[in-house]
Amino acid sequence: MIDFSSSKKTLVVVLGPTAIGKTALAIDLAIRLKTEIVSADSRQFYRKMSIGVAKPDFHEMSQVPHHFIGFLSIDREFNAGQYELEALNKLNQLFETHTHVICTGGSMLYLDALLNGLDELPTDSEVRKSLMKSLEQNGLSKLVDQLQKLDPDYAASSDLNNPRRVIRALEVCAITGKPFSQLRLKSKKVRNFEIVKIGLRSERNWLYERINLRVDEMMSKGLLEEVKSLIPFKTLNALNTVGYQEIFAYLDGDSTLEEAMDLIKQHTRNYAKRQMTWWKRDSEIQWIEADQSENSVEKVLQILLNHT
RNA sequence: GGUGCCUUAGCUCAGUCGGUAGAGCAAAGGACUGAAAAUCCUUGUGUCCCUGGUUCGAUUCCUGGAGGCACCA
Repeated sequence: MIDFSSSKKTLVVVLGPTAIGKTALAIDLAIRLKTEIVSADSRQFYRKMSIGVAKPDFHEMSQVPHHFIGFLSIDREFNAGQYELEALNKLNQLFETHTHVICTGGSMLYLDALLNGLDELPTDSEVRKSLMKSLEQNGLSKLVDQLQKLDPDYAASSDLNNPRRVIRALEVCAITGKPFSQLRLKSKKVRNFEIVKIGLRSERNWLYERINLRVDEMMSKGLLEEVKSLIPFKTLNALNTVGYQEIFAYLDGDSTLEEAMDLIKQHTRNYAKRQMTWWKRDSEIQWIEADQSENSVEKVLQILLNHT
């Protein structure tokens, strides 16, 4: 048994693209380190979404205490800033009794918020709603014009074809009366615990096959029924999610079930690719080949030993 | 068997009044500090089915063939 009792408080982050095996590794690690898991998966937060978001099942949940899984009602608005605060609180609490805590999940922005912190930028859903209304009525170009006046620096350097970016920048400008780019410092916050980032990666075909397989499994576990039960909520943001949108489309008669399944697989692959792109630039991640080793846990423990 | 239409990028198709070709989707690469499983950006050389002919030049016109679809027998 490896003795970690004298080591510093350490957050062990298990990250990587969807379906690569984060959940299983995190649970194995938590068992070995006798600790608990904090999820950073923005879709597993919601209570009634289970099969389609590959939530840990009952057996997995019962092996190790999990946090931030199924804690939100599907109609709750939630964002990365709130997650940063709440997850930090939870971590401080857990570090009172544990030297190590595991964090795992694939939501890139949420992980960034927790590990590096977000700048103190305000949000206001009323302001945002009126901006969205303006987008619908007057088109993006009007919003871009506004942004060029209010924050020419940001307008010059950002993606003006992306309505989300433009609206968020205008939202902050409107609330604060200051240019968004002046407030968005991208400063990195210092945490009162060590962070070790473990990245799972694999050959692309291996991952893509796992994704295809997992979607088939979701189907046999009853994904169709789960989605049907969520029809009343289909316009909520939580359900703007791969696995749900495609089946809603099928239920509306826009495709066959088989086509919907193929689309879920395709969109999941696209998502995995975006995740890999995001983490490629992070040089702090220590990568483990997910397709080669049955011994990932030992490798991580070794990394942790070297770290202390 | 006859007649008509079709055969162009991985898929669905557009097009070239004859000067070797382009969209959508897929795919790949990328961006991304409060909607993030979201949202957005970039990237298109392919025996233009095969064969012979006309032509300076054919994927485009003509002959023959192969495959597909439809209708008629």
